[in-house]
Amino acid sequence: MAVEHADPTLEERARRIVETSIELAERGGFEAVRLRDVAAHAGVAMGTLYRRFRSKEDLLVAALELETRALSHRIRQRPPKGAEPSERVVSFFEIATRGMLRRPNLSRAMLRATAAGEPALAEKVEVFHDLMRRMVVSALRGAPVEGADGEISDEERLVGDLLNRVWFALMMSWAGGVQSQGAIGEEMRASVELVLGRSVRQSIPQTGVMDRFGKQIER
Amino acid sequence: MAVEHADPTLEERARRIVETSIELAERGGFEAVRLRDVAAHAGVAMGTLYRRFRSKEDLLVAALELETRALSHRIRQRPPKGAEPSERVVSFFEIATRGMLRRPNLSRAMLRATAAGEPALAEKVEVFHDLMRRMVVSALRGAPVEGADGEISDEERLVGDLLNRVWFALMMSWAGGVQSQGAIGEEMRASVELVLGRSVRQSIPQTGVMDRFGKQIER
DNA sequence: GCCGGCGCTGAAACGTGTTTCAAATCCTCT
DNA sequence: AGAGGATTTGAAACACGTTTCAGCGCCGGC
Repeated sequence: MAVEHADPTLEERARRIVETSIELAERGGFEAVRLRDVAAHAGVAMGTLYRRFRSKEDLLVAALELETRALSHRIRQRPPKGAEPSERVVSFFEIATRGMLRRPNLSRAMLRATAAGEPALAEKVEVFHDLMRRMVVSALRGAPVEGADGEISDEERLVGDLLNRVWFALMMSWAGGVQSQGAIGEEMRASVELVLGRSVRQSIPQTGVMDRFGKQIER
Repeated sequence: MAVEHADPTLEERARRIVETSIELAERGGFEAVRLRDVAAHAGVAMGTLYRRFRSKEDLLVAALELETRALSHRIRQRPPKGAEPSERVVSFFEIATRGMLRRPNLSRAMLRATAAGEPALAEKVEVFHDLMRRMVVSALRGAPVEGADGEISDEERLVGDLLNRVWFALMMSWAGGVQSQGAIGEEMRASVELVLGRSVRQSIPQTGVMDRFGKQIER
């Protein structure tokens, strides 16, 4: 193997390929990421590209990981503010959403790649989910998550994963044109308040939501 | 135009096309739905296929709608049992999940099509979400939802959509090999209990989850 | 019975993801 | 400096989604 580069995750060539993909996706979305163009712009041959990445989806999932790490970095430097957990979490998702909507073509492309369902990509997709979980849990705590994931409690994991899933599904709906941009923030806020308690906006006392649904008929 | 068929949603030819797609997808997943094969098996020419469906994804979203209507029908006939809303909702999602996992290739293909993010499919995808919402709300109430969606309260819609999003994201993870089959049921159950109150399995008194996170400073 | 139009057919053509492979190049070790 | 092995290149080939189009057949209206 060649010289070991300093970069632990992505060696130079691969990084250039991913960055090229991001540029093309920003401009024209999923279809605009033509692998011949990617290879040409990155200055490599098709063979090289396919040595590093299994497929077009793999490429875009790598882009998602890169972008998510960047988000994670930004979040660590300017953590979402707020006195209560729910405020901080809502604020975090606002930041994340804004980041996605800033480059809609790229975001749509990355989401689509994530959803392709290629088992070979499972590992990389999981990295994305792990990063998101850490960020949400950080927001919950109001303090960064330090070590490995083992440090996260079951409760935190449950709440974090649940909210991440809601957000992810919302992003998917937005990408598909089902959910309007404006609705995302509202839906997310309502969901967080439902899960974490609603003291932020309304001050209904702490009752389970269940109380508000039909009496159980016992059948 | 030829004779108006009785079918209100899908005329004969289109139905045959969708059914063929389902068969092929069951057998070999997304890639196995080769449009040339679909056309041949359905006994139509490519031109006809493309007159009815904009793309391969369109085809599979139509399949999803068909399958979801079938699920809706089954649910209406044998509604999920359970004394409490959370029991019924968990039960509903178990049924839905089982339905998906019974034909993994087909399910993966349909999910992937849904997530392609084609704006042209937004309307059809929305139909799917509407159907899911009605089913969840029915389970919440323990009684079928009658008229149009207007009948559903804001509270019901919020909870229903939230849980549907969690389920949808779980299905996506399963499809991508991130989430194991066994984990889905557990995750879903935990999520429902978190949102609807946890009296079903554990009997922790009705406290908001928030209490278990950092103290709220009252802002 | 004939006309006009509409949808269908059949097949070819195009673009792009993916694979393949021999030749060229690069790196490391001696 | 040279050998040996690995990697990269460049280009061609293949598969499949999608588009296109000329000709055909069926239908209702005259």
